[in-house]
Amino acid sequence: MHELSPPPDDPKAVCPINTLMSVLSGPWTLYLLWVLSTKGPQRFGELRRQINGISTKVLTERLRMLEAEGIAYRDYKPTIPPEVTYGLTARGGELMEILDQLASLANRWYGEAPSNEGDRQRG
Amino acid sequence: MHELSPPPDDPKAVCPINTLMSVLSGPWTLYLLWVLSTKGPQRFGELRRQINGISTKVLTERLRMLEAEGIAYRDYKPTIPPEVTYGLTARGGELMEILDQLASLANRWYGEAPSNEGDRQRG
DNA sequence: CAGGATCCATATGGATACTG
DNA sequence: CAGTATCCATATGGATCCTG
Repeated sequence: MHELSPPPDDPKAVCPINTLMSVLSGPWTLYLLWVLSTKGPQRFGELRRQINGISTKVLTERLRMLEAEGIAYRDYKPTIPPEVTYGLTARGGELMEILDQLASLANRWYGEAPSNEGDRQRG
Repeated sequence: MHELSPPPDDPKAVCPINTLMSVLSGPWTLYLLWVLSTKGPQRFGELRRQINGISTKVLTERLRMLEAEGIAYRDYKPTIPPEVTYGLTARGGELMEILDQLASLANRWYGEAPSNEGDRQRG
């Protein structure tokens, strides 16, 4: 039985999987999740450097969204300068398991399978 | 081992899972997949009626995209009037299995679990 | 360091009208 | 019937500048 329920009233209305998908949809989000997942918890600046090309605006938006969904956590230490660390929550871990399946599927479909190679020299 | 590989050169460059996600991202796409998956192959007009509110433009775009990815097929019969039927391919089936997991996760997270109820009266 | 505020370019969806 | 073509409103990302 499929669990992709149709919208109650408004076709685009709040539907669990739509909510989840819209969180994952935007540019950078998957890459951000991948970084958090494989490289572990990191500070804002580190994330920005690893995700080369992302703007602080979008990085902040994505992190806030992931935090709001309980996928990532935010650890704020009000030192000077402040130290803010982000990482995946248990939910984030659950999600990554499924995303890995999706990635695995995508790799099979599209041929490229860097699964056991990690990142390239260019990364 | 996670399979969400980082982009080779351009951070937003072609990456299997990004490609796949961008296909699923837009409005209506998941709902369209859900309809095709649960209600079976259907003609263009039927789809439009079931997905209440979608424009022909977007419906066409989505179907073309799914077709291009091998997720859906298009069966065109040049009768008058023409009869075009869309349905999920084997790939589409594979994809739905994973999306179901995602939906199941989303339902657990967000509480709503219409999994054994199917659609509502409004659907 | 970790963002918030602002301005702008662009992509994309919605609505409508038209056609083989 | 199954689209295509067009115009428009809006959302969203990118770049830049500023600050506790």
